[in-house]
Amino acid sequence: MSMINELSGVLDSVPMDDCSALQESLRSHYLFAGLDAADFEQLARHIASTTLEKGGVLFHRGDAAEHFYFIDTGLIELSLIAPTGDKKTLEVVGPGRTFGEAVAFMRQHKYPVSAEALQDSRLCRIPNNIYVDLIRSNSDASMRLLADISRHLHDLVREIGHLTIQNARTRLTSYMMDHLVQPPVDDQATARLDLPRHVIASRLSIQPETLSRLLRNLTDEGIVSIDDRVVFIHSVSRLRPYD
Amino acid sequence: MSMINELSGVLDSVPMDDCSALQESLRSHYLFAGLDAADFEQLARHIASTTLEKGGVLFHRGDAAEHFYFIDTGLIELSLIAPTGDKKTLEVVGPGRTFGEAVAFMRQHKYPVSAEALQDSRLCRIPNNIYVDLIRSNSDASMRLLADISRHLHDLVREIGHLTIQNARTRLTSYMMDHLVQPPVDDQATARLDLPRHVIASRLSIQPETLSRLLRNLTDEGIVSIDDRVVFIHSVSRLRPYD
DNA sequence: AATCGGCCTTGATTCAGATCAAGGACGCCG
DNA sequence: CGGCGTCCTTGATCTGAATCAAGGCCGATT
Repeated sequence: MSMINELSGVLDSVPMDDCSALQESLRSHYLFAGLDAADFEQLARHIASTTLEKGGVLFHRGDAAEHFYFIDTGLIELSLIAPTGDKKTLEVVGPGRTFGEAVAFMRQHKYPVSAEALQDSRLCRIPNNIYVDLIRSNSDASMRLLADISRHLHDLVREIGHLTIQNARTRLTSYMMDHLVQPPVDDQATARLDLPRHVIASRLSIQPETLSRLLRNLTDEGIVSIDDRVVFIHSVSRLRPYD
Repeated sequence: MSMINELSGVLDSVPMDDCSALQESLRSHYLFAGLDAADFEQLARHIASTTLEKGGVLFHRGDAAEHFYFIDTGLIELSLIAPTGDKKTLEVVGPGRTFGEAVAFMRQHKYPVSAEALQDSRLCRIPNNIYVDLIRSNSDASMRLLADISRHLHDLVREIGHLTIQNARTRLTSYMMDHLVQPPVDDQATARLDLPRHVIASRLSIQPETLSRLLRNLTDEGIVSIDDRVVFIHSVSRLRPYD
């Protein structure tokens, strides 16, 4: 329903060279861990640092894809947008993670999703062609990338399972179990719903009204208690009866 | 709703060695095209040929995944199955194509889907570990595999788009447009719905009754004519008004 | 040719979730 | 303090697709 902000929101874009802390955190990401120092050095010369303010759109579905991104700080929402304007959030990606890397290997170099900042964010922009060239001669890095993309694939298969053979309530309880603060103890647990409700709703492919009602049902049934963004689960086994 | 056949249905499993026609067709598949003759020879020694009769299950979701498959003849349905027993068909794979190759690179080596034969089928079974070892030292093959898996990823993203921001009717018309016999001429086209109706319904995540009614609506509206498995589209632009 | 079983269609009804509409509860800023 | 925008909740109603129930059409088997 909500339209995304058309202002591009990209504030600046500077070489990453001198920011050594940022280089460090990039270096330790598994997609770069397989590269030797010289290769990484070579790649780093082409990586730019960018900031994007809350609501800013990094790219739209269908845009030409020449870079992928690493998130230093902030939160980026990857979504599909219908002609009617309503939006399905596929994933919300946070600090220390990358997105868009699989697009480099597709025939059509176009983003299959749109990317919008949910918070002011600082990103690294990595050119696909430079990275692919490095990868080509580095089997260790290739294997990591294959693992990375295969995991994505698996996640999407799970998502389709949730959308087709589960109902909205089960999707919500799965989401809660995926956002536990720590593993359950004694059939009790705490989950943090650390996103605005309407974003969670979109992630679950339901309307905000429905999310609100489902949360109310769960509390009315005595299964959970909710305090703002924290959900206390009184009984994991009642929340997820078929697990 | 329908339960899958529990009989494993695997009839035999023999070395592929002497079947040279089969070797040829495998060799020409893009996942093997990057391998040199010696490597392929080495791999072929570990590939077994298997037949599976209609209704037979090759593997279930969650089974340990130690092989992937190439289809020589037949049709394999990849699906998710709910605890309640109903099934979502993710993909139907035919001759000359592979499936299960992405699982080799996932942390947990378990199939994320189940595989069942829709027709009597002849398959090649390729051991993951042997293939991965070859891939590791062959950047060309790695690149092809990356492209292959990335395309899968893109397909799943599209599928999620269909499931969430489109309705059943639009999913059906998309499906028709994906199964045209040839490109549309003069706003007219012919599609072949070459699968049993209940399989198409599952592929579209609807019930067979709903598929039947949607087809009837389209014919009643004069947009298509249907003769068994052939759909004649009188007006592509009326079938897909927002394209 | 009669019977059976699989597959598909059609009609009646139900239901999960969407949509429409109307407030609250805040934080923020003058 | 009051006003305002954003986000969330609640209630009433609607609707697309599922479910339930009953035939119909074939092709296979005897």
